Amino acid sequence: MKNKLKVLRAEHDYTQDQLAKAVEVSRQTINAIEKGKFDPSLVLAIKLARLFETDIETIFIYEK
Amino acid sequence: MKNKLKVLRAEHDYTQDQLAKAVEVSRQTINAIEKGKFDPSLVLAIKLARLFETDIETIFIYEK
DNA sequence: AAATAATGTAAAATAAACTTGACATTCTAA
DNA sequence: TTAGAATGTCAAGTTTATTTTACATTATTT
Repeated sequence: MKNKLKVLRAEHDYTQDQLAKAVEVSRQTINAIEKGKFDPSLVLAIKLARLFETDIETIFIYEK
Repeated sequence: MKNKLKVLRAEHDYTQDQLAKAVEVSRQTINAIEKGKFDPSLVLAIKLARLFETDIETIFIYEK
């Protein structure tokens, strides 16, 4: 699964740490997701989508 | 987190087993999600949304 | 150039998602 | 009214998401 987190974070001028706090996870979790080490939970994906005012599938791109 | 899986499944006339196979998880996983025992992974949520031709947050309702 | 901020990464631990197998209950049809 | 189908549930095990701690590297300021 690919994602646009890093870009969205840049657009909104957040550091990984700020974003982590905004969605209540650790900075390492944000980093790992950006780096594609794992996918977020559904709850985290929803929080991120709401924060960036977009929908989940705009941020997280899953193909087949 | 609440969800409308059971209703969507009824509308589309799927058994839990058929739905499980369609999204490639076990029947128990579908049952557990319907019963609110845990939330699906992001990938599973995406598969379900695509199958039912709707978006994730229409199926899975997270508040707060 | 030195200090500080931001990012990358890793190990160990915990929690949550998911599997398989098995059995019990409920619903539906013959 | 019994058989088969669908659903509910449980235990034990595996995998994946996430945490904490800690340190190394890369950017950005001063």
